[in-house]
Amino acid sequence: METLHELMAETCRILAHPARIRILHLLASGPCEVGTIALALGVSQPNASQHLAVLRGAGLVEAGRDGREVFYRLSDPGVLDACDAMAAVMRRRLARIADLSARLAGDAEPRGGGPADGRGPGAPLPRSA
Amino acid sequence: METLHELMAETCRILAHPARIRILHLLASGPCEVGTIALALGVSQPNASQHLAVLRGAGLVEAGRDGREVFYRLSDPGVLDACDAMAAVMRRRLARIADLSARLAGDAEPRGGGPADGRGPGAPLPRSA
DNA sequence: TCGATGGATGCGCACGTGCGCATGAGTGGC
DNA sequence: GCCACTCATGCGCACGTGCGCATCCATCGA
Repeated sequence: METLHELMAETCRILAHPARIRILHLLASGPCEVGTIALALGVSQPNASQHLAVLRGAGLVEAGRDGREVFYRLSDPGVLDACDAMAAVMRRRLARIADLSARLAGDAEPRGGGPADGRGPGAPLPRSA
Repeated sequence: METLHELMAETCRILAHPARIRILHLLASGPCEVGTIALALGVSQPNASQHLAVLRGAGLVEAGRDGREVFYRLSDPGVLDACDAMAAVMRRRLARIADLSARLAGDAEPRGGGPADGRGPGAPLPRSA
């Protein structure tokens, strides 16, 4: 963990889990307690606490006490911008897949239904592309 | 892999490796062959090929043949925006750590040298914060 | 047709990560 | 002082991932 790329990869790794993404979006609308977060995510309390610990270790969220409860909040709302950028990449990727799928369905219709998962169209380089 | 958050997390997971980040930045300046990429990254050819396969599976890069060589190129340059957003989050995090470290060094100077790694200052909630 | 080169794939191992579970630590109410 | 509640932590297991290594496939030149 020393180069720029390693730090960027580490930041990505923190976000590489649906539960943590959901936590960030949940905290986007205001601070929240651990129990509420666990309930909203449908996970166990220790599990939510672990994910929160990861996010806190990365400095993406901050914690504070309010009586017996511990509330978490975003320490850098800008992380949502990163999520949006990631979602944009994902949407464009899905759009390309859908487009490719439609194009294939136009040429011939050998497939049952699924719009492939991105691995199909990007096969193993069948011929000089 | 069905909800929006799961797709976003998957996209993040693809970027959660320094080598893949470096590959994307390398391809930002134009298409490149596998051997060149492996050499630039200082990794073995099979290793580079595997990372490229991951990126291709995610639809972030595309491959094509040019004689015996296979060149890869970015299929969506917008992924660099996502990297930038991630880097921005990371920079702000480092800035907060540096600021906190400097603040601690101002109060007292119990530490030898390292500006902590973000886990120190975010200790286990010592008291009502 | 054969050898050489560039790339992809299969295999095995080591490591990290996520989760459930039980338990410990901190706080407020009685 | 004791109990109830909320959250954090330690432990063990299952799984995924990254890597080196050897090997196979595709293409080009002789």
